[in-house]
Amino acid sequence: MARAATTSDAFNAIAEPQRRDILALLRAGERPVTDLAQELGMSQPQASKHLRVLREVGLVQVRGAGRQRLYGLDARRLRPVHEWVGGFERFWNESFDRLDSYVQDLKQAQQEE
Amino acid sequence: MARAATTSDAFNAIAEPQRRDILALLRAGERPVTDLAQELGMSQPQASKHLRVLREVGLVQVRGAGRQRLYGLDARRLRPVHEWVGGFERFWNESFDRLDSYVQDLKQAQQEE
DNA sequence: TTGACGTATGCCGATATGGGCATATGATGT
DNA sequence: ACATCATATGCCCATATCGGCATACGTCAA
Repeated sequence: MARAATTSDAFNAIAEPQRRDILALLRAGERPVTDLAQELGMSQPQASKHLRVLREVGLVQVRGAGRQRLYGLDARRLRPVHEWVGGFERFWNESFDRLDSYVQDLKQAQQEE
Repeated sequence: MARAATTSDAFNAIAEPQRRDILALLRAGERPVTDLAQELGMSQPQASKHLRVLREVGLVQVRGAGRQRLYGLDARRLRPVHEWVGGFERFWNESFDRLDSYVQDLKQAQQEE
């Protein structure tokens, strides 16, 4: 069944590096498509496609301005992501000396074989 | 060129819901494959495959324990993810009244046409 | 209207994905 | 050596992905 549609949730949307770049750029403010494409070194169609995904998951809002379409950040859907990942915070802070030393032991054991 | 290999980074690894479930379960401690598979209602091969991905991106560590293989969480690679997403925090807190009201205006404008 | 600009879409190709299934591999106990 | 339990792999399928390219669409100016 292949991967869940990229368009389904924020986790999938930000799995793509170029889309992360777009979002990062948009923190500076709204931008037209061509602008983004150029700045990120991608073709205009590619930019449009990525923006479409971002729009569909609600990470971005569009606004028509003359012949241009200004895309703006809508980060609200990133909050659940942040919270989910944050649920692991204590695991990368606390108690990884244990894991680390365990991994070290493992490596040593392997070398000694 | 299709999507960047799922195996390439944590962002891709956690884009898959089942893998997120696995990681969440592992917060409770190490677990053998079959255990995880059963608890999450997936086949053993599927569990093994997801675990492989997680292992390859370094989100999980394995340890042989008799005939079993105990998988344990290694959340360190989630930290960069958390930080990247955290970079948008002010955008989902501050200044979204603006966006909200803007969106409202938009909808109204469309209805009135 | 016509043309120019900005953007979205459709189609194609190459590749990656996740799931099912059968089976190979590994370790254990007899 | 052998049967058994626990996992990992390989193969196949259906589908989704991203990229390139051509082109349709929408808006504005002359």
